Amino acid sequence: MGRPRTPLLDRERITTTALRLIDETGDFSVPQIARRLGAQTGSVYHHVDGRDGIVELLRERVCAAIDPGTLELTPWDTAVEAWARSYRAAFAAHPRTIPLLMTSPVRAPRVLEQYERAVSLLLAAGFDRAEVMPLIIALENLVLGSALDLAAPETMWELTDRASTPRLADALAAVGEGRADRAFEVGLAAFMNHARALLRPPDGAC
Amino acid sequence: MGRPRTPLLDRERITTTALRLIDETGDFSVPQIARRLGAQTGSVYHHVDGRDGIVELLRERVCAAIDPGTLELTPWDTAVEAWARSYRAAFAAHPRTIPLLMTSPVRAPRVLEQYERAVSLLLAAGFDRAEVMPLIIALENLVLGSALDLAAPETMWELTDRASTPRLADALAAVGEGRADRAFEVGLAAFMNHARALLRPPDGAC
DNA sequence: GCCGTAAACCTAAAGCCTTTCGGTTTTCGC
DNA sequence: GCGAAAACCGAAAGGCTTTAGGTTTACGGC
Repeated sequence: MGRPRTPLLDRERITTTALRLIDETGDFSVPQIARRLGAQTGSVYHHVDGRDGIVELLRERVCAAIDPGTLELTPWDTAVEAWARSYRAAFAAHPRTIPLLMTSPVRAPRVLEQYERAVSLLLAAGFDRAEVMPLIIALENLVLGSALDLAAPETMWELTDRASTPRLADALAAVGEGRADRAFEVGLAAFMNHARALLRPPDGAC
Repeated sequence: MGRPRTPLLDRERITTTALRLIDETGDFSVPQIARRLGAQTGSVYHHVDGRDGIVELLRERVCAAIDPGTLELTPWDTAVEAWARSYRAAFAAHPRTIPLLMTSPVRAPRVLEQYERAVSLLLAAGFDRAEVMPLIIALENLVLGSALDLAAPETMWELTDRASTPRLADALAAVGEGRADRAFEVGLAAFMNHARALLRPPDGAC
């Protein structure tokens, strides 16, 4: 006992282990992480600011996969759409993290910076100061909502009694595997069309 | 000890207490419920199927506020829009339940029936079998996503360092109080326009 | 009215979790 | 070389979920 010759724990390994646990079981705990890394529970607290600290590390890890370059594309609607897809793909890679990340506020600077850029982009495109955040929040709802649906693929609607909901069962069967993807595409198309329409109000002429 | 002259617990009171705890603190536990009702922890398990059972009761309680009559309105787009608003209002009344309800599948028959009706409505309106579920799921993402934002009103983005994100801070300030509401309105308008456009494809003529 | 059974509650306990604190050994800077 | 800091261990407090067995009350059949 005492200090080991080669360290067992660091933030990197703790984050990776937590993420693996979530991917496998949908949740994580400090003792589970410690066991997988061959250490005692208490030792983890020397590297990390408690459970919440691990959640924050997870957010940074997952969000690192969002491509910031998408926001440099032109024109603005191409950039926004690409950003939304990249955003969603990052969470789709680890969908079971979403319930954990959704409830706590966004603090990670890396993520806030991207929101900052998105705001700048929309302002440059010509949107009003007051309508920028509603747009971004609506887009975020779309991204996270569809990613959450991805977390529980087959069981979001538990049809114990198909007879009582025949049309729902049929509609679910008709859409097949990628229903979360389709819903995202529908929502994204709706959002982009609406945003474009907002920017260039229909000039009466036909 | 032994059986009390007048019962302390029943499903109704357990659900109400759990909901109050969530409204106040954002979470609940079985011992907390027992304490508030003047009973012991174990006794709760005689009325309820564990913690998950309480969550299911909460879902039914919250969803009971969704007005099923909205789906009877005509035309179809009025019905869908009214349903979405009623759906969101039900969750907005208890926004902190959303993280709990989002992760477990929808089992409550009352809710499934409404989805069944929504499917019928969209089919009757002329939508394809395969495009109905993506639409409904997209709408659900919109409703739950914006309701979730309502759960953490002021702290969804924790701007510890305003200087590094000036435009985001400004945009947040510009939208003010009802930013979750505005985002919902933007998203709903986008969705409805898109759905209407899907149904009546633009017939080239101008 | 009597009695057995079921309902409603209690006590207790196992096993998990989060978090803190003091002790021990190793490493590193000076 | 040595003191301080780093990294881990052991143990403990306090909370949570769930189960199991014990005790008292209410109710229905006779």
